[in-house]
Amino acid sequence: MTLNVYNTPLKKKKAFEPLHANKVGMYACGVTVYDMCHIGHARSLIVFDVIARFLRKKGYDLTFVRNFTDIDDKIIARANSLGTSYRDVADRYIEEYRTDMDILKVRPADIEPKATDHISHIIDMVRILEEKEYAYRADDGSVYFSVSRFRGYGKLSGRRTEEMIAGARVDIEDLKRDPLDFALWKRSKEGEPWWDSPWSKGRPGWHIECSAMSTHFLGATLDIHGGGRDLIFPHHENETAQAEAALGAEFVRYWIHNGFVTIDGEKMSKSLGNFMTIRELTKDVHPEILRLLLLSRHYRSPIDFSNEAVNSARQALVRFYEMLDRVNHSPAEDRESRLEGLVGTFSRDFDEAMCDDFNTAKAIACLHDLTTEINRALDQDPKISRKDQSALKASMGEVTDIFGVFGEEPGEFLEAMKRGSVQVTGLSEQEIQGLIEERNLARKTKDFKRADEIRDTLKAKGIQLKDSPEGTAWEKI
RNA sequence: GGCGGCAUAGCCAAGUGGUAAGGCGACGGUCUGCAAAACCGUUAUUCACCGGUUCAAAUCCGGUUGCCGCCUCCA
Repeated sequence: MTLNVYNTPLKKKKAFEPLHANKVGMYACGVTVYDMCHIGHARSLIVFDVIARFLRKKGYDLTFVRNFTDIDDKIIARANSLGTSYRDVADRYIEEYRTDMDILKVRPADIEPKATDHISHIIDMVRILEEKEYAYRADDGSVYFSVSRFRGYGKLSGRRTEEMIAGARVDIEDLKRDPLDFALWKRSKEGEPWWDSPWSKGRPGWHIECSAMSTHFLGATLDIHGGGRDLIFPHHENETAQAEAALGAEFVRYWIHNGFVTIDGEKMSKSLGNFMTIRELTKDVHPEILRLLLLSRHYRSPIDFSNEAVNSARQALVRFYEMLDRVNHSPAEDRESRLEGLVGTFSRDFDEAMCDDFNTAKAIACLHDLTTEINRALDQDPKISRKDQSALKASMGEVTDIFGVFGEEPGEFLEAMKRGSVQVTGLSEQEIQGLIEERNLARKTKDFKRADEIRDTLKAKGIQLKDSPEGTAWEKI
């Protein structure tokens, strides 16, 4: 199955062909480390995590780079308000980020460079831009990129420079020759961190770090560059201008941008203050639920985050795990396979969905189909052949490798879901167990009135009983 | 003001020219002492609205309405 990828500037899907045969260089914009990550970050991180996992699964030799922006105005502001250094702030939030990624089962990128470790590469690139007269030094020792000098400016975001100038919201700074120009190097103010450069004691502009680091690690042309939609303009537009002006090569073959997470239909952002941190959220929401939720819509579409959405993802995940648990507990025998066809169809459909611009939503639908089929087969005959059992496990293992869900032992997962929710019922496990025993005694003596009473009482507290030949189980509704 | 995106059942949501995936919910059934789970069946003649192109349109084109995003830090 060939992979088709949507390319932002073309606005359509195109067969994926890396520059060098099987080798793929992918760069994703990481986070600015001045605060805790929120679920908007989580989406972007998970989307590119899944893309990276899938590319590897397809046999590509991937080098994945995701940066940390560890010097910028917000970090400095944060450091000042805490009375500490920018370094302390950056290091602290890099650690927090790593903790979040562990929680979310997001695999680290191959290379996770920090801007401040690449000041010399940044300076080199700015110097080239200056030599080629794409950049100019302002009176204060800052350096700006001259947008009007670069002919292709606007090709990524589909904007024309004349229109932007006509627009009302371009901010005017005296030091710039043109309002659209942007800083490559900023002279540091008194008390701010600085690095030596040919122009002034200062620090890099925001956009240049990505151009410099991505091309440093991956070469002048990247196969894939991604990030959130909001980075298209100006960040990625500016990155492109700098990199192409400096290196004279096409910067990016495929631009991939993920949609936002919204809350009540509004974009979640720091400035609106309506964000939810990953840490806070994963206190009560299992990380796999969050992953499944974020993968349940196509990566380019917005996702509205709500309790309802979380519950729906939880239900789906539990359904999948219950099926897996059922397969694990089915009596296994040496007998003819009867699920081989199902598993094969599933693998093909899943791959096809993912090859269609990483359509995780469609891939999840395939999982639902498979689950229904397996349950149906086990309803008809609860015995399962060892062959089928291992084929299914292998197939689900592939899904785990790509989606990062179903990574837990099903029985343990279901048990943990139950246990984690006991506290909100106001009952202890012993109390629940006691009531179940009392009810089963009542059932034996055909005192169904008392039995139903107990069941309804537990249900009112959020506990659903499930009778089966093996006994009575319960779960949190 | 400029640029762009989206609009599919009660809800969530796939689907970019070939006759509407999937999930949740609801209803009916099998199972069960009764439930729950699981399974079976029903739940959009129709894809915001109006026109056009085509043998064929949710999909392409033009217009209208509504929502959202970017143009300022943003995943």
